[in-house]
Amino acid sequence: MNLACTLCSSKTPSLSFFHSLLTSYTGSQNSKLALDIFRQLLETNVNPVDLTFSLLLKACASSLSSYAYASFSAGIEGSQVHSQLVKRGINQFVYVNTALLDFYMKLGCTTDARKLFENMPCRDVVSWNALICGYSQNGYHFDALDLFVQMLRDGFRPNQTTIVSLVPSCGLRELILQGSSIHGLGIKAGLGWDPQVKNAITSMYAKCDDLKASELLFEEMSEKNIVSWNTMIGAYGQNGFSDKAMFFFKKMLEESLQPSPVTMISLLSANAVPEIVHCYIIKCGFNSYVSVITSLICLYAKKGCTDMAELLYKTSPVKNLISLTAIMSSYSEKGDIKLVIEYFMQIQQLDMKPDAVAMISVLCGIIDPAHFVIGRAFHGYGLQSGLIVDCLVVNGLISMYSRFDEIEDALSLFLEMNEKPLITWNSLISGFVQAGKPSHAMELFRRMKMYGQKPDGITIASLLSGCCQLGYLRIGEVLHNYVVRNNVKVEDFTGTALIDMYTKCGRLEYAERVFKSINDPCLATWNSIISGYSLHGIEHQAFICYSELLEHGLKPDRITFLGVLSACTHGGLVLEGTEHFLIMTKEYDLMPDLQHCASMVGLLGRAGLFKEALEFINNMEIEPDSAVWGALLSACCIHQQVKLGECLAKKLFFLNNKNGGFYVLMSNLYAIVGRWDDVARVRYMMIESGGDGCSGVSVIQVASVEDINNNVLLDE
DNA sequence: CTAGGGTTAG
Repeated sequence: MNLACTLCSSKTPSLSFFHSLLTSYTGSQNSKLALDIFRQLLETNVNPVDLTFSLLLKACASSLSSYAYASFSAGIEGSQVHSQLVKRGINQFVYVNTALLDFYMKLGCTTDARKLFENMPCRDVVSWNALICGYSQNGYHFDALDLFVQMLRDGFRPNQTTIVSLVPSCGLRELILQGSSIHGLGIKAGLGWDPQVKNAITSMYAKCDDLKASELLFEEMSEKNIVSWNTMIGAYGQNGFSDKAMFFFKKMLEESLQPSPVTMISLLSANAVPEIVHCYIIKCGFNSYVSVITSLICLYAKKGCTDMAELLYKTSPVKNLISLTAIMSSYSEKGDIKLVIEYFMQIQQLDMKPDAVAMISVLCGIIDPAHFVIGRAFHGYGLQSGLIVDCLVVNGLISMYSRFDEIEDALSLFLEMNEKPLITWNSLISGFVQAGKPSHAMELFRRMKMYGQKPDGITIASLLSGCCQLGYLRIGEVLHNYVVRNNVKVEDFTGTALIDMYTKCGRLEYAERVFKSINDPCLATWNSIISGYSLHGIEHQAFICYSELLEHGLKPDRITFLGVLSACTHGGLVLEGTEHFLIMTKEYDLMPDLQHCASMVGLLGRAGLFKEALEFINNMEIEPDSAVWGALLSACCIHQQVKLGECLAKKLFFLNNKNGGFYVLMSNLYAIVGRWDDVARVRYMMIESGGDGCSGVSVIQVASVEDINNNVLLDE
């Protein structure tokens, strides 16, 4: 700019002078600079020609490294140049129009770009490419594909740029059929050898979960460049094979290829060991790359090494929203809301505008009911900042409200939404289930289908867990049918939920069948079958599954031990139970929670080891709750321990628990020893307290689908 | 051509 000014003042510069100036701004950071030059040109009464506009637009477009820069003023810049073009009659040049189209697209103004395209007097492959690429880059993947078909119909032959711009859209939307068709078309057009085309297609297959195809393409590449390797490392990472990603990285080093910053980012996103990648980053000298350090911070944060993430953030000059969000969500996961808020304030202090993702990171950290007020405050922040228009934020709020059983608020947020994406339906359905209102969830499911929204595995898993609560075996079976008919992925969540539903509704054999149909069960699936066997009193099967799980190299968690311990309790296996409790705490370093303790107390009590049971309770690190005391009371019934029983019942009475189960236990205890007066007294007390004493009724299969569809409405 | 933050679930 300054240079231009100095030169301008000395003598009238020529057009070619401006041209070379504009060329020098190609790749600069600021599109304003090129536009300023252009304004000066107009002021000096030099007449711009087609080449001038082409150079200007190229400089402007190249300064916008990423798409959808869209701000208010951005569109104006585009249309100002546009009007100059029309005024000077330069708008009949295809290449100038294409440059303008590209600029519009990079500004995120797809509508303007489309209008320009429709009005262009003639078009060529390059203008079609710019249009398709623009739609694809701005996230309009289906439109990009539609345009591609239109381009072919109009008789244009795609070139390598066409393929390379279009194929990522197929990958991002997992359109493998369209992707492979384009692959075929590319080969037919003689573009199959092109390394860029090949890399793009390799990545597309990986995103569509077809790793075999990616590997095939990669192997047949005669010349593998750094991008090819990065693509493969990313491909393994995206599909959960972090070991293979690391292996390919090492193989790449062996072939003495220099890694690039993207290699590091791909490795990091492959969930590699952060420390190892960190070493490579330093070794390769990438520690000044913003995106590399940001990814590293994210990985440390994701792995729970929040201290390291923080340290890196504090010592690096990079202060960006992504790093801060990663650290925030790490604290959210730990439930440390104080630090979450601290970082949120830091975002504002740094004059950065928190976005939807930052907002969600805060919301999912609000777990403690004591922090619910903060949650409501953030709802207010969402309204005030305008972030509430983002359905991600609404969704985060819906799950937060359902977490605290504030279903009314969740529902009203839901009803206000114009477009309801699948995830929001899922959030509310699971909200209803968690709030103990599974019939509402079922009703919502019905409405969802009426709305034309297709459920996925998560929807089904949530509904199935609702079936467990009500013993709705029939509905569970209907859902299972749905899963089979619609090819819902049975692995992981849905399979686990099915097993859980069947075992809890008394159909162990179906649960076993589902379990056997799962190829590579995950830990949760193993847990559900173990708990199922325990629930049905088949301890030896539970133990077999437990050892098989270990053989598969899986690490048992708290839920696993809940199942194993309850198997021991049911089988009266005191020695095994005590041993597993020790393994859990010592070998796997898992803190026993109230449920584990209740199970242990039950185990000792049922075996008549009351002294040991009491000793266990006294040694507990957490305050025993009604479940723990109740387990002991139940043992008293078996061993006719009236005195201890009475003590425990008093304790339970003062714990003021809503569960009146202890009245029933106490009444049974008196009945066993023949104290019928006391039985009557306890029964009377129970009725007084509001209990109806009708526990012990089987609820399984009481409802039919018709019942659900006809009788249960959302507004009760 | 390749890449980075978040939500729903057993």
